[in-house]
Amino acid sequence: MAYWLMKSEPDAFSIDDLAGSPDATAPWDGVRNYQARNMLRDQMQVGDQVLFYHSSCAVPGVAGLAEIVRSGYPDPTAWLPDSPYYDPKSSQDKPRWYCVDVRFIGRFEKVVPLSILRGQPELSDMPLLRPGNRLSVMPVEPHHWMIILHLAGWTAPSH
DNA sequence: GCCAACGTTGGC
DNA sequence: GCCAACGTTGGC
Repeated sequence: MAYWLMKSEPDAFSIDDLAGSPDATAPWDGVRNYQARNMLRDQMQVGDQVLFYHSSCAVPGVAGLAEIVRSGYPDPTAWLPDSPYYDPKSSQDKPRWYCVDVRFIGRFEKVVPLSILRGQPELSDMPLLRPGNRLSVMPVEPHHWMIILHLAGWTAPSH
């Protein structure tokens, strides 16, 4: 099982939007970056865990957890002429873009802000914190995952 | 294949 | 709204 971080602008799609989706599941579509596309298409597997990151907002940071429930498949929004993600160069035969389905696991009591992440020397080698990194999907090392869940005060929901 | 121009991302 | 960093585009 692998760990990932996925960025979303909460004004467009927040962790609460995911929680409120049917079956708390939604496609992670609209990614239009080749490096991120390759991870969606080739690497992300059902059961992988995801840090849901809020970007371009008042307090950017990790807002909660999700998991992959469907591995990479062609992103249908690329075929919709009315979609902001439409790409005429993506065909049914040769899809250019891919997406996965993610399901809500939990929301952190408080967002773990980017500023706090930057304050942790142990996290300094996270791609997220590297200057100029603009990837919207990136892998997370297990020890980084543990540190962030600890910062969030996260305890798995009991049943 | 180079590289300038342009567009996008995303923190601040 | 600004701007740095980076990716993409397209002329040559």
